[in-house]
Amino acid sequence: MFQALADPNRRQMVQRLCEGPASVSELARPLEMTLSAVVQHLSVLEAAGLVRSQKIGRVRTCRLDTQALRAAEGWISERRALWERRFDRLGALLAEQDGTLETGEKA
Amino acid sequence: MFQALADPNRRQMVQRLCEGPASVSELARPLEMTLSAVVQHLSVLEAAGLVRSQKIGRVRTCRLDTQALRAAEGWISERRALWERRFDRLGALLAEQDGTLETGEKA
DNA sequence: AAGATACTTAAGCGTATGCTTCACCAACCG
DNA sequence: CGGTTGGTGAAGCATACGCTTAAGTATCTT
Repeated sequence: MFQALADPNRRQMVQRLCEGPASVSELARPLEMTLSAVVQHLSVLEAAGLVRSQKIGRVRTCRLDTQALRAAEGWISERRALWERRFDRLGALLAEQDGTLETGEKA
Repeated sequence: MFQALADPNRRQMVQRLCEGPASVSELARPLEMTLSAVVQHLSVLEAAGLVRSQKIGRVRTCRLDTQALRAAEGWISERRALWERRFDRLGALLAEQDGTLETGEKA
């Protein structure tokens, strides 16, 4: 998942797919690399669940699948929230001690 | 950034750091690898802005920096929103057409 | 049917990544 | 003081990654 988003070219492909479905060669056009390379990137994105695609005739049309994006976003925000809550508690604890100055709480 | 989060060991370190600051060897303990390897991972996380650390005496204490996490989260949610807005518009468009014509559509 | 188009697959290659070992320094501890 | 603890840095190595070329298949187009 994060692995898939780690590559700038792949992120650019995701970016493009945000604006709507695209064929493989459409995805390839702005990227300075072979169609072959693009297909390989695509299969990484697809394996990560970020993209789904179907072939009609000889053209494969790709579209974003936001569920994976949602999962990644969730992972991050969960951790961020965890840390920030901890941070807030610490702040509160310090403020408390600053005022009353008594029993020591253990972490 | 995503590169840094791409490695499972690094994610585990981030996970640990969510629960509070830790020294390098504390971070290393649950991971089955050398201290050396852990330090290398740490420097990746630090270069990505995910972690900050300071050395006191001979122990380096590491803490999470949520700003980078926030940025990653923002990137994802921005793109997801972009796509989902598009998706909704498409749905509206289809619903609109649904009223006006009724020919056999392909599944 | 001939040719172009849109991929697809496999092989190969250079570089980056993740890891280990080894040598080393700087604090703390008795 | 010497020894242990906590971390650092460089070198080396195996594997993974990103890419290319080349050869092939299936689908339009004319």
